[in-house]
This record gives sequence, structure tokens and C-alpha cells, in this order.
Amino acid sequence: MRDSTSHAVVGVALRVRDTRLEVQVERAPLRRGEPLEAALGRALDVAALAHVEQLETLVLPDGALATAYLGLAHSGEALPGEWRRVEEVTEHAGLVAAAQARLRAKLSYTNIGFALAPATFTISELREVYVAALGHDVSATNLQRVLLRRGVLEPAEGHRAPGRTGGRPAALFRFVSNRLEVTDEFAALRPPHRP
Amino acid sequence: MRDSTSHAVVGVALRVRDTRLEVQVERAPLRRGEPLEAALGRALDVAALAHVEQLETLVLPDGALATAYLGLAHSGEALPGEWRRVEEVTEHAGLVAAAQARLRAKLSYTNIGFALAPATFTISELREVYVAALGHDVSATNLQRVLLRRGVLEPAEGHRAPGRTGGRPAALFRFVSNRLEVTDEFAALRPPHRP
DNA sequence: TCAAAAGTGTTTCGAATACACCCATGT
DNA sequence: ACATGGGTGTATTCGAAACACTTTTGA
Repeated sequence: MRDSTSHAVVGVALRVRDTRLEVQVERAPLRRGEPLEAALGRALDVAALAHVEQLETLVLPDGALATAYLGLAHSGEALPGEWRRVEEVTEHAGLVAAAQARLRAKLSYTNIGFALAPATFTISELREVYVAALGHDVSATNLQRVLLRRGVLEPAEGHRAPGRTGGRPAALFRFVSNRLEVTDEFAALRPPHRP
Repeated sequence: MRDSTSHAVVGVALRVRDTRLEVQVERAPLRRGEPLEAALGRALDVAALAHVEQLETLVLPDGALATAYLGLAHSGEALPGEWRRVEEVTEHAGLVAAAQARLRAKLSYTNIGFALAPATFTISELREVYVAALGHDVSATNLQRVLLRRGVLEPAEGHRAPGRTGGRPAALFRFVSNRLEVTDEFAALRPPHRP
């Protein structure tokens, strides 16, 4: 049985490391009169996260009421805390699954990739991020075209030098915006084109 | 400044009445140790709602922490409480907007219409529900085709007799399922068709 | 016979995918 | 040369939207 002070915040942070999705789950109690974000700040290093959004509020197995947040970190940045591969996490497994599901869905219709990718990247590197987050293969060709057409990506200066094995140097890209934006209105049931 | 007992639940119920979207907003305090749904049950007549889902948890203007829920009611059913047109509501305007946005989005990629429509209906009647909820015009022809192709609707027995002005009798339909289901996976970035 | 409402047939459109081919580099 | 990874050009697919036309009724 929980008492009246047992509201908590659970932060679920995700990032892509190598070709794997990694997660960090931390909990902090909510203090009297404090905003939720303050407690989240004690659970996760929010300043190091590129994007934060609320997931849901639920009763935890121990009976505490908790509000869960999803945080996303750029790949390739050093971040304190214990990161584990998503498959290995057993604590708060439902929340981790919810975080993954939210990320997967938003990768398809928003620019949320900005929060996982580094500042500039090649299409191949971005493809690895998407593969890790989505859990299925992604075509680099189509990824580039979809994100360019939607105006989500733009070319950046410079090229990535090829590796020892050769190959054409890869052009660099960046995300146009670093704030969450819906880039693909749902295809069905849109307003008529011509009024 | 809120104290430790000030967690509340705000229920935002929506329904379509005539060709208008109507809303009912009620608040109830959360009692110690009680699940959120229990408090929601005191705010709204949950048994009369066809669908309920959580919206978000936020700090209200009065400083109280509150978890908001969206409820949907079948059109054409008598429901107690004060219903007002969505445009007229000033209290909890942000939550009402969030509820509308959630409904609009889910109308496009789920079968959530089942919660607004009566048990059986004509395509024209369903169209009015969609128009009221989406806030823009909807073609009856396309609505029928999209929902039939997705397997969301199925024919029901009988026809609706024409009005005084004549016209072909309208066939009746029903929703195949009365539980929320995602019927349209996002078009982009799906797994490859042929592995 | 005509107007009104419902429903079907067919065409158009656009975004995404698939696939063939060309480009630039290291060995 | 040729292997390798990067990138573009083009064709195909498919769901949705648009629009023309047929069906069925009341007046």
C-alpha cells in the first residue's frame, strides 16, 4: 500500500550504440509541490538528452504511482549512468517496451531521428540508427529519399573519407530542425485538396 | 502550493451530437492508495463510455497534479452530466484540445470510430460523425471504401428507409470490432516486403 | 418524370518501394 | 583493373482521392 508521498518519476532513456539500442532506466521520488520535470532531472541527466517526452502514468508493481518519461540521446556522446541493451532489461520492462514503441512510431511520421543521430552523419550511419531503433532492415536509398523529400534532412559541408577498403566518399547530412515536428500527416482522411 | 494529497483525475469525455462535437469535463480527487481508474469513475460515468484512454499527467493552473483521461461515448445515447460544444469550453482548454487532437489522429489510423458511432449506422451517418470529429469535410464514398478495405466496417442487416424527400434506402453497417485496433501501419519505413 | 440520396466503376495522383545503373575511391 | 561502398535514375506498386455514372426511392 502506497502512502500519499509515493509519487515517483521513471526516466527511460534510449540511445543507439554501435548497432544496438541501449537503455537507461532510473527512478526518482517526486517531492512535495515539485514539478514532474524536477524529479525527472534527478533521475536522468536531462541536459544531455536531445529530446524528452512523457510516456504515461501508472501504478508500479510496488504500488507507487509513477509518471514515466522517454528521453533520447545522440549516439556517439559520452553519457554517465548505466546503459544496457534493451533486450537485457527486466526491470520496468513494460515501460521500456512502451518507450521503444513510441520511438518506432515517431520515427515513421516525425523528424525524431534528430535526437538519436549525431550532429552530422552519412546516410549509411543514419541508416544504422534507424535499423537499431526500428528493429528491421531499412534501405539507405529509400531512407535518404523519404527524409529529403519531407524536408527533414539537408546536406552539410564535407564528406566522410572512405575506409581502407575504398569506396566513394559519403556526403554528410544534418537534420534541419532539432525540435520534434510532425512531418507526415496521416495519409487517410485528410482535408480535401481543392475547396 | 499543492499538498501531498492533491493528485486529481480529469476526465474529458467526447461525443458527437447532431453534427457537433460535445465535451464533458469533470475532475475528481485521487484518494490515498486508490488506482487512477477509481477516481476516473467518480469523475465520469465510465460504464457508459465506449472507450477510455489516458492522455497525460500535468500540473493544473491551481497547482494540483492531475492525470487526464479521454473518454468516448456513442452518439445518440442519453448520458448524464453537462455536455457542451467544444468551442464553448474554457476550463481545461488545453486538455480538451489534447483530447480532440488524440481523437483526430486515431480516426485516421485506428478503428476508434466504433466508440463514437451507434451500433449500426449508414455511411452518411458515419460521415457526419467523422466530419464533426475531424473538423473538415469527408467524402462518404472514400470513407466507405477506406474503412471497408481495411476491414474496419462490415455490412449489417437491413436498410434505413428514405426520408420524405426520397432517395435510395441506405444500407446499414457496423464496426467489426469494439476494441481499439491499429488498422493502418504507418506507410513509411515498413519492413521490406520480400525478405 | 423528376429530384434526392445512396452506391459503384473508373481514373488520377502521390508517396514509398524496388531495382538497375553510374560514381569515386583504395588496393 | 577491380572490388567496395555511395548515390542517382527510373519503374512499379498501392492506397487514397476525385469524379462520372448508375440505382432506388418519394413526390
